[in-house]
Amino acid sequence: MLTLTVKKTVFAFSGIIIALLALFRLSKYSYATGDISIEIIIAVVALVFLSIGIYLNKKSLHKTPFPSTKINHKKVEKLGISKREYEVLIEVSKGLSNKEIGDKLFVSESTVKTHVSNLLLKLGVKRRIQAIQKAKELHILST
Amino acid sequence: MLTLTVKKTVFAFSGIIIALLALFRLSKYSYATGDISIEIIIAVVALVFLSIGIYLNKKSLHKTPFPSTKINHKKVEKLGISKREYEVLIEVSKGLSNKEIGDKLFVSESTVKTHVSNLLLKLGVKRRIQAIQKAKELHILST
DNA sequence: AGTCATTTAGTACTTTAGTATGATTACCAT
DNA sequence: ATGGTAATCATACTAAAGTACTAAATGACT
Repeated sequence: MLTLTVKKTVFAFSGIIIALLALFRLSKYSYATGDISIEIIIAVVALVFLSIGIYLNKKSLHKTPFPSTKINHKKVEKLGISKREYEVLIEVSKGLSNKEIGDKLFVSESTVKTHVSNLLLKLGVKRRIQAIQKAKELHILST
Repeated sequence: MLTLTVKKTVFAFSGIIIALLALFRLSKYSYATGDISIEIIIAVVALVFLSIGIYLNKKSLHKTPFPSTKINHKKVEKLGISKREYEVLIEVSKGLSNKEIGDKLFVSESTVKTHVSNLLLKLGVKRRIQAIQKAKELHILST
């Protein structure tokens, strides 16, 4: 995956170098014959490489879908969600059962239930699935 | 929001024009004095505008997070998920209870349970939250 | 020292989810 | 017409999930 990206980058840069050389040739010829002014040549170069830049970036961003939304920790506080409750919320969002979360966080299932129940209350929802959705809407969980 | 984007675009283009003019001046002066060759000037222009292109595109893509993923209906068939089961899956992903889904689709809760149970089997998961996650991974549900 | 929030955990209970199985209807395809 | 699949629903059960308390230990803050 990473090697593929490297290969594509190499390929893209090769293309850039070739385009650059072609423009050199064109500019030399045009300037010698006096057909095209130097300003126009530079403008063309500028536009072409502007396009190449946009194209390259679009490709790279499509390959690596960047982190959609940043987690808003302030909103967590504002909702009165404690540190431990937030940890539980993250495990809930992974699809784990209360028992599994308890094992993972080294507490009893009973404790997890308490945390989840508090979370549902603070997020104003009835079920854990809705809690996940609400948390994502509020940007306190990554989508 | 949209007006802000327009303003930024206008601002960016103004910057481009100014940069272009500056490079014109530089090129004329340098060429006249014979300090810098025409190839280097063009190379600098190319690099600068390549950077501008990448920068501009990064900004614009951050503003408009593109359509995530298209739904793969073929994969639904391949998993043996029926039309009705798929409808139920969609409602499950909205965070509805079996009872609520039943009311929405005009069937009994019992029927919904049957569908959900079959879905869990076909998706190879144990809980409905995991079914949602799996379905999103398989691109049979929009993220 | 006393107050407050957090974390932990329990009991007891209700609700929702999920499994297993069987049965009916309907449609469609050979 | 008979076989296959999809959709419907029911019963009966087990397993999670969620609620409503109570309560104890901890640490921070004043």
